[in-house]
Amino acid sequence: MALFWVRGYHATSLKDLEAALNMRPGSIYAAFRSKEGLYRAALDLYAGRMQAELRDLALAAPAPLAALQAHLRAIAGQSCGTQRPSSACMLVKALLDHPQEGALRDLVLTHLDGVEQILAEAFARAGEMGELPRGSDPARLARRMQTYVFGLKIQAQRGLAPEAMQRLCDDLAAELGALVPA
Amino acid sequence: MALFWVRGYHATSLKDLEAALNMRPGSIYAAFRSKEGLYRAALDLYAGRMQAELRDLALAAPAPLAALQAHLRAIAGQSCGTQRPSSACMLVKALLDHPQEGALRDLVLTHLDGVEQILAEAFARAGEMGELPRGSDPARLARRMQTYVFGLKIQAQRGLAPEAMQRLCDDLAAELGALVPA
DNA sequence: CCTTTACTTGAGCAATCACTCCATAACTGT
DNA sequence: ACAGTTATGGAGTGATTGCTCAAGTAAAGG
Repeated sequence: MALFWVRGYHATSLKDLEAALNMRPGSIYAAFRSKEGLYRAALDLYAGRMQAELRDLALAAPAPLAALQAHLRAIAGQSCGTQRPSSACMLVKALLDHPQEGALRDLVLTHLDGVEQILAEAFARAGEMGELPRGSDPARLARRMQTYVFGLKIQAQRGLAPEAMQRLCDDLAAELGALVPA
Repeated sequence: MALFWVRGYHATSLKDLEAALNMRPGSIYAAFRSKEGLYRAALDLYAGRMQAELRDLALAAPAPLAALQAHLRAIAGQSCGTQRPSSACMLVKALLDHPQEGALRDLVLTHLDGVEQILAEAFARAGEMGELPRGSDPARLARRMQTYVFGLKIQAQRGLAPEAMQRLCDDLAAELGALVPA
């Protein structure tokens, strides 16, 4: 997963994967039907983790909106540390790597929709708890939030100065905060 | 340029390029030193056009901030029409395609910095014309604007419903509008 | 009109690509 | 311990990759 995440689909060769998995071609093709099959498995793993993380963060929190704000601010920290294979979002990379229609693109779109759905639920809960004005559209807010994350993770990939990155994340998090009724 | 823009660097083969350019390998390698050389030329062309477009839009306009808002809203329209090779930003695609340090990545970063610089100048002008509160940081606003564009163009690539895409663009444009002093 | 220079052509290079195959090693149930 | 089943290893498949170069064509110069 890390290899595909960093290098992307096309730039990752089976020789690289053999080394990373410590498996020989025969075993790889017995386990996953093809290179694409392995990639799909990696995407599923990534999306599963991301969705679980978001669920824990925003659906279990007492103040969902505040949790989402914290999530935005945390992106700044993830860009410096080398703990993560890449600062960018693997789903976005996959989306750009597969611009034409196909089963793989559909898989990516499904995962992106799943994430958006979780965000929408979080915003719905935020509304119920009075963190949002009445009549707010959770789906609309979810798309906006996801757009922020997409943009921020690309900026992170760019290698912006840490303090600039932090300010940027704070700015966008503040916009979410501006939604709170007075 | 269109080919690299749509398919990305690694997924574009020389055979594709030969057909698109109607040139044979020898001529291509005489004109550009390598596949990477041709890619650099395509990136330069793309960035040049994008920067020129932005300059015309935001630096010549009487109300720079309003022009930038209009630019955000216009992204929704660009996602449906098949006029453009791809809805995504070629520079972002290139950035994600070349995650590790190298001359190519440096070129992409330079172009991204160039775009950001133009946006910063536009915000500076907006400040001078009273469209922004005193003490606004043009560079900071430019990064935010660019982050919006990154995110929006990815959403466009995703193939969102046109009305949802339009609402999203309007939402982000409205955020810029919220900067205007009362 | 011939020579010289500049450019294009396309066959073909080594290397790499994703992938297959089957002998062999490693488990499993009896 | 042994037959039956499954998983692995790794050489090797044809196709494709980015790229080179000698031969050929066009353009320019006198």
